[in-house]
Amino acid sequence: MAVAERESAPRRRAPRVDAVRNREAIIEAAAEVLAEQGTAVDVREIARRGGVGMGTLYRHFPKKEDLIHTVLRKEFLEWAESARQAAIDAEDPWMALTDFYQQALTGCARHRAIMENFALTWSVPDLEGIQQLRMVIEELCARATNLLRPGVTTDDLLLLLVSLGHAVELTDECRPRMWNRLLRISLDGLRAEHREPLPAE
Amino acid sequence: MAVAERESAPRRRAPRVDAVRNREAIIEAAAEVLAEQGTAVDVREIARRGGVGMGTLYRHFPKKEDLIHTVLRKEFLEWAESARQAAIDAEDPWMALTDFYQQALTGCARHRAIMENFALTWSVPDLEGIQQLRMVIEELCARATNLLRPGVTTDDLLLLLVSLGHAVELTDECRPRMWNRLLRISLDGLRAEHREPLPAE
DNA sequence: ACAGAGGGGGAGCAAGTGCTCCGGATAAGG
DNA sequence: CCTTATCCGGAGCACTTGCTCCCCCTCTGT
Repeated sequence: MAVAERESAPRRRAPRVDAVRNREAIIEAAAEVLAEQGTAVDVREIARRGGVGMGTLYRHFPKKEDLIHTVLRKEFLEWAESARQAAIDAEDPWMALTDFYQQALTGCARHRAIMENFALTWSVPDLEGIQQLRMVIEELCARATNLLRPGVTTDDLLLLLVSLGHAVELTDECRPRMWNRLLRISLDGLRAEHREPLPAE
Repeated sequence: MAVAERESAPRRRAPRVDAVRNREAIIEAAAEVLAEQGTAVDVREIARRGGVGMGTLYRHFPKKEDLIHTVLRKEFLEWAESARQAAIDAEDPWMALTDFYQQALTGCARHRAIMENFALTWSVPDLEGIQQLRMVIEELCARATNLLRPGVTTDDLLLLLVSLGHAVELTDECRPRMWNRLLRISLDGLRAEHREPLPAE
């Protein structure tokens, strides 16, 4: 039966090349537009930029949400991975932390929808993307454990990331480097020299 | 001429009591709804809660923006004032800073639209509300000047406030006290013990 | 009590946006 | 080259939402 199912696939025609091409075009256009305008964008705009009609778009992605989810998952993972890479490349554990935030926040500045999505889902731990990010942060915590003030949790670092991400978005247009100051301040507040316990929730 | 103008007012009828009452009802309803849902709310909802019709609402406030602006200016000023009061009541300059943020951020949690408005206008210095807040912060800086790390600006503290305000909004529903930890971290990063200069923009 | 200025109300308009429908075009398989 | 499954495209529908129009009624001033 499993064989029959597997064999049933070749019975169908191969996918048409224009269909594949269009699907890619849609995803690419959507990524572009989402980065610029966030998820509130008009679907027609995506279709237009992708050079396809509405019917084509909705054939591939029956709901706007499907398209957004597909694109954002990809972009989010890439974003998280680039931040992780930045952290790994640093030798010093503290530099790893710094570079991680630096890279992640720079990414925020270039992608409105990622932040939006991140903000909406940061507290939903069962999402693949957030899960991934959590693991990176836990790794960073472990590496820098002696340098970090006692009691700091992964959630603290995650929330800090969302919070600063928002600051990045706000300052991006008028004072694009200002958020670096806030980052520095926050990271210094995370240093082990501060031994006072953080307030319990 | 000034007299004539002043005297010309009584020539017109006194405003009708129902008109005054309705205006108040609209403002009150709008404040309520804006706090709950932010500025994206449907005007009909405001009219319904105020117990008036659309015509009445639009007679008093020709544009949705007018109503929102009127309400938000009032709420924003009250918010800023309550934060200022909290700061003044503290003896210790550092406690003043802490209490200021504490009060301001607690206010954020209860008023979606204030944060929204704040976020959108934080960099527009010629707005009455922001101006007010700026002055409070400058006062705080002056009081705590020896306790603050060198190079910290009013804008840094303002941006920190918006940034944390966003964190407050996000955590309000699932972990309503979590932002206090972030606040503690950030404020500790602002202490004078940290002498490394902040990155220039 | 009466006249009429002015306010009240809500149906309805216009524009924006997610999504569908279907005639026509096109690429895969023979 | 032909057949036909499959896909393309965009006009159009349904719904939301900011805002207007206009008839009717209420409250003010006499």
